[in-house]
Amino acid sequence: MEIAAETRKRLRARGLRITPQRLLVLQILKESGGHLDARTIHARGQARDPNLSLATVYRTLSTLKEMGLVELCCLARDHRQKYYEVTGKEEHYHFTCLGCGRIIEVCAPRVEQACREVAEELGLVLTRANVCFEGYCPACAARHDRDEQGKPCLS
Amino acid sequence: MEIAAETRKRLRARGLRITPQRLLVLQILKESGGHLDARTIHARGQARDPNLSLATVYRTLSTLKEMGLVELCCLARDHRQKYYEVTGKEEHYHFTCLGCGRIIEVCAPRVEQACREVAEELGLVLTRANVCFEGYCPACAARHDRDEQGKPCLS
DNA sequence: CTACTTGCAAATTGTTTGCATGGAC
DNA sequence: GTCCATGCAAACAATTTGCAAGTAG
Repeated sequence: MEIAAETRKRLRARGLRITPQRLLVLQILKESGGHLDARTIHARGQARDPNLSLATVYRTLSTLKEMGLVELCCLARDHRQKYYEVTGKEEHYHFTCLGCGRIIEVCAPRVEQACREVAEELGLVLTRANVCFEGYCPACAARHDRDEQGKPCLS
Repeated sequence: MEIAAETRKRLRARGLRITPQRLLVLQILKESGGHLDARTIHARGQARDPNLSLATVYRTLSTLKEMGLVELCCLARDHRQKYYEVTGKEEHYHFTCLGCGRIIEVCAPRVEQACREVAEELGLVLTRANVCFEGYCPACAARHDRDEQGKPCLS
């Protein structure tokens, strides 16, 4: 796969170099569904470049974030580590299933709109509104219901 | 000031003891506007009990959280450390001013409602939706505007 | 060649834990 | 007196940084 010329241009514009490590981190983020933490990126990266160091992953993520190529995403549960995803997707939020841990992306223009309105009414200049949803996905909710009815799964 | 009998009851109900340290941490959280991190609570606590240890603050916060007496609040910027506030306030979110760092509490039933609707449409059982607002408070926005117009403050 | 980058290891920061002593009930 | 709690220090986990060696342009 090819790295967008756009990316190269942006890097060069800041006097930054196009290194294999930077391309690798970016590619991993693009290929994945997103929501990767540094440790995971490092692990996947090492599959292709065994010398890739964790420090470089951190430095690269920081660089890419400053350039606006990747951004932090905030998941409901884990506020201990940072998760990243590439920018450019449609604005969305994240729903974390407390049952299976799955992350579901949620588009909610209505929520977005409500946030903007509320901020404006208060005279606040809104730069960003992040919403973290937490709960149970359809599958886990169904399982939970069965259990509630006194018919626990045999597993 | 008096610690609610309710609190004592809840602690006792779990076989937990009512120690001066626990009461102190809880009182500090109640007196403050909220959004305190462990370090700050520890610092304030030491003013009244110089022997109060940071470890105890952490353990106490964890205990109080399990009991539902305090809860984490998520602020837009700092996902590195945890901030706490007492439970029981009306549901609200937090707006962090990027200019002065001030935290403003925002009640937004409309946002809440929109979150619930979106979740329901997707078949998700919503346990919690946390919204973090980030931007500029009226004062900082005004200052920013002045600067934009080429009239920077002399200060 | 020059200066930005990397890898490695050590340093930081926020939080947790093991253990012996102390204290609530 | 019995256990739960505390204080202290060491342990942890995520992230950052100093520095000498490596490399993109």
